[in-house]
Amino acid sequence: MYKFKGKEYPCCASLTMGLIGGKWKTVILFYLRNTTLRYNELRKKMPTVTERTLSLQLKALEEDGIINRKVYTSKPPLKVEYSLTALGKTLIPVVQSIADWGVYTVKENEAIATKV
Amino acid sequence: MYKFKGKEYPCCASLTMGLIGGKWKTVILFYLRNTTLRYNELRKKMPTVTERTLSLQLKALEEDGIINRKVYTSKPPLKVEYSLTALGKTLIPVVQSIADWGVYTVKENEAIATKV
DNA sequence: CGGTATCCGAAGCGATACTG
DNA sequence: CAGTATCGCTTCGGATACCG
Repeated sequence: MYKFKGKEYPCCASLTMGLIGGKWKTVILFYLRNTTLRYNELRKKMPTVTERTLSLQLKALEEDGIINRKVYTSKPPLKVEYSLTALGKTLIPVVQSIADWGVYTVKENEAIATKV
Repeated sequence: MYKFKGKEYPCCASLTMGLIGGKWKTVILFYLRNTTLRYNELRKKMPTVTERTLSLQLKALEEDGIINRKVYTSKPPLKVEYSLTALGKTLIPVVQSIADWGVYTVKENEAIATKV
């Protein structure tokens, strides 16, 4: 049994998945893996996510200590930047491995997988 | 846009997560990564999953071509073994990376994470 | 032994409209 | 610009009982 921030997981793998699982978290981390991005920059890179969902996932990642949220202005228009924390940076090899497998699989199995 | 078995994913990372995401799939793959296991052997390694959920997750992994299901008997008591397919074996580094991060994080952050 | 059937609550996720 | 509010659908996963 593993514990992280009060939550319990039955296996070392499920601990990781508890933090980066779900439909969008790895995508966010993939785009933040080597840069800092503003909210709207992330949205443009992920055109099919809704504002609400992106907002919720960013908040969850922030609460788990994986990303930083930095606000630069006090009045609208706001400027908010997201980046990886030190803990988040340790996830880069994991996210890269996940992304690489997607690319690899599409290349090796063109009969069942394609890049559109 | 990426396609795999008819499903569409907006990013190479989400393709992978579509196949191994969810609460239990990576745990199953973790235990199958270097061996073949029977249904009940998996259950014993994952005591907190219900029969129904384990069964559904195994079926989903089988349909995606990640694991093999081999039946050895025709009458009860049945003997069924699960193992990785060739495609499933290509996921081993990914699963290992996910599992390793869980172990690493528990070791490096004992204040917020522990192995019970 | 290796599952299914049924039922159910919780969570995930989306669409749209609105706001400081 | 960077979000929230509201609403509702859909999926996930759990509990229990039953079956070939």
